Amino acid sequence: MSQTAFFETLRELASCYQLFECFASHDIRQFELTPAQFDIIATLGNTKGMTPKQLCEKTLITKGTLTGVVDRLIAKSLLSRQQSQQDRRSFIICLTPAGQTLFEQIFPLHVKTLQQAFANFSDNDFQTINGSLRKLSEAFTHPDSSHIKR
Amino acid sequence: MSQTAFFETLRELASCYQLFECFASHDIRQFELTPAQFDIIATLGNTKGMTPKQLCEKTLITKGTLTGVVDRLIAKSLLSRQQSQQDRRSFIICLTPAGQTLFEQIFPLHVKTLQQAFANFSDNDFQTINGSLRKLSEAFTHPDSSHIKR
DNA sequence: TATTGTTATACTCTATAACTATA
DNA sequence: TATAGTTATAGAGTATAACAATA
Repeated sequence: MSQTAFFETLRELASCYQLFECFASHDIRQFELTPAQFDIIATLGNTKGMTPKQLCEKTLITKGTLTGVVDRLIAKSLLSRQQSQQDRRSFIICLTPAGQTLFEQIFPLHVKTLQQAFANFSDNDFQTINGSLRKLSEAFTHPDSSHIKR
Repeated sequence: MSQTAFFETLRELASCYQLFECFASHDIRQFELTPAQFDIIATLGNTKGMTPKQLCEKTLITKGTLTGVVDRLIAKSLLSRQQSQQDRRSFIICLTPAGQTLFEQIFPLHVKTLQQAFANFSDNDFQTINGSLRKLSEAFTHPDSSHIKR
């Protein structure tokens, strides 16, 4: 391959992701949530709650940061924090009824926006794109780079 | 198409980008730069300097924020800020010799890391992936969504 | 009047480490 | 000893608006 063909690809990836963020943030901002906060709400939607540890793993927010993000959502009465019965060191974070209501408002809106955006994509398109993204992801998780910490 | 095929694609995109960020941040951190700071250094590399306005456009950092990021890089003696001759409201931000040296150190390292990651990609792979990313980017810049501000 | 860039403010996220309580 | 989570701290990015200087 040409030695630096990946530059173009990386530019496309960064650009694509930034476009997506801009696109998605429109819905999120309407509900006065930051991206990190939306991430938590969306992750907790349709679940019975999770521990902070599980939330950290799903969202890639580090544990020290998570406490603050969750605190702000609790202050908005969107989440609750209950002590776990199984492990008394731990907690279960879950959506309050208000949080559930918000999730149910924001999520279908988000889906609708996305459905419009992808209206003329075929199943085949999605398959090709998913294949590309997985191939690209592999490059960043190649054994040679496994020493890199997250 | 199935109504929510895009979920999988969006998950892949987000995951791919996060993997890339983790992967790339390893090089960046070694030089005590934040992602935003690296973005500025890399953008200014191989140029004769830019105005803050141009930097904002290239990096998607908003103007109020840019001043702070540039200030911190000037404090590290990596950038300089000179008044523009053409437009006396404006400035030219460019790499200092130290900034240039850093760019020349960090950039080839970064390239080398990436070359290893993409070692077994063919030109054909890149073409397919670029096509996928462009197609995906289109969805986020579709006329229907052009009201969305950046 | 519009544009360029800075300044000011308040908030949020990030990284890191120390700490408490429990396992 | 190890793990789960919080707390503390310092730094950095974000959004927004007001502002001065220049076009």
